[in-house]
Amino acid sequence: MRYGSDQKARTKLRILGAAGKLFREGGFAATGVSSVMGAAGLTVGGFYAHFRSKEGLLAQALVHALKEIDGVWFTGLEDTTGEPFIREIVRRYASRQHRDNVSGGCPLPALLPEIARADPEVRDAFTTYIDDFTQEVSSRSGRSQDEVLAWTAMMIGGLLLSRAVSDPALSDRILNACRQLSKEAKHV
Amino acid sequence: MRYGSDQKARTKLRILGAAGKLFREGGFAATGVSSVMGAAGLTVGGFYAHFRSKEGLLAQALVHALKEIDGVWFTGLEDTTGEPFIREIVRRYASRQHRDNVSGGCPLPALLPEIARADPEVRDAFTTYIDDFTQEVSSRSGRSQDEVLAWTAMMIGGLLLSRAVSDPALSDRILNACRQLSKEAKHV
DNA sequence: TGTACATCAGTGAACGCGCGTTCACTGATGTAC
DNA sequence: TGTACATCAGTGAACGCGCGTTCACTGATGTAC
Repeated sequence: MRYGSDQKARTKLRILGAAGKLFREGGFAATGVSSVMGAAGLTVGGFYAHFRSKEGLLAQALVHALKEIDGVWFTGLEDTTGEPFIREIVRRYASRQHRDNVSGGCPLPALLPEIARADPEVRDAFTTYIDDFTQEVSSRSGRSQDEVLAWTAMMIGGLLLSRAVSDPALSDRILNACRQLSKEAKHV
Repeated sequence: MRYGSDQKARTKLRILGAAGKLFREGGFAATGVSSVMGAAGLTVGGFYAHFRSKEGLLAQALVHALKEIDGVWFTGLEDTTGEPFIREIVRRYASRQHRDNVSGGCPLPALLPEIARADPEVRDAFTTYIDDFTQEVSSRSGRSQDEVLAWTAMMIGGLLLSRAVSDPALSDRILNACRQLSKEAKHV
């Protein structure tokens, strides 16, 4: 089974996609390697031809998912800057659609505690992403990097709270409150 | 081994304390029942005399940890209200000491994604806590419940980010940014 | 063009291990008389 | 006060199971001549 030059790369992307979804849905620790391979249409034995270990998969699946989701946040905003830019990002992030789309949403609300416990490979990848994201949003919105960091924290925390709460009304209310505060406090 | 009336209750508290610490440190899914019992100085077989299941333990350990940590936030602030009150809560929560004290800190940054995936027993307990906390802080600080929810989201998200990031300077910066924003934006 | 060989992505069974849960048992304590 | 009995919190071995990882193998493809 020796493929054309990029067949293996495409298989790996399928594994990364499946892992990203399953890790977000069920958490990293609770998701088995064989579930991931099964979801990618493969058997478990082939896993180690692509990844050093389960934790190595986490690092790469995280990067993959973050790249994918960045597209979602920034799509259609190529020519938008300043206040409207940040307003739209917040509207997309702290939304009911995003809350209800765990497996296709931002991997951070689903995985941050496990990232915090993971080894340097994973944490470094995440740190690089946060750095890049902060710089990008700061320069395009005109807000300071510190402000972007703090609002990002609110978005992630708000999504987490809204997902964990069992009362749908309170869940909506949390998202609204986050959107609202970031609007009202825009001229700090 | 039949004890005085409250010996069993004290043993249970020991299990809850151990579970709270270990779950925060290692996550719920990655922490075994026998580790918890071992940390409480017991053997695994006795577990089911106290809890219906591992998930039942999560519900009770979460409630236990939240009650304990509430004491920390509010201690010494019995006569403080308004802006100084919320300022002090934020100072305590978004602090380096709290960030570095995972096993003794707020269980939410460590466990929220797993709470979100847990069954209703766990999520209901969490929801009740958030309701109570929001009302308490709102009435004592004079800020609206919506504002309290949004700032709470920022605190939790900020602590999570600061723990996950592998660059210590960036980690401190995130905490600073959260404290700063909640200060500057106080009159919304 | 046709054939023999080398490659290697993916298979599937197996490895030791720790998981959550069950259960027959122990032995310290409280109660009855 | 002393003795026989009942209780039940906690023990420790065992249950079936799925985990992460390894490995001998397969068979489709590319290369050499």
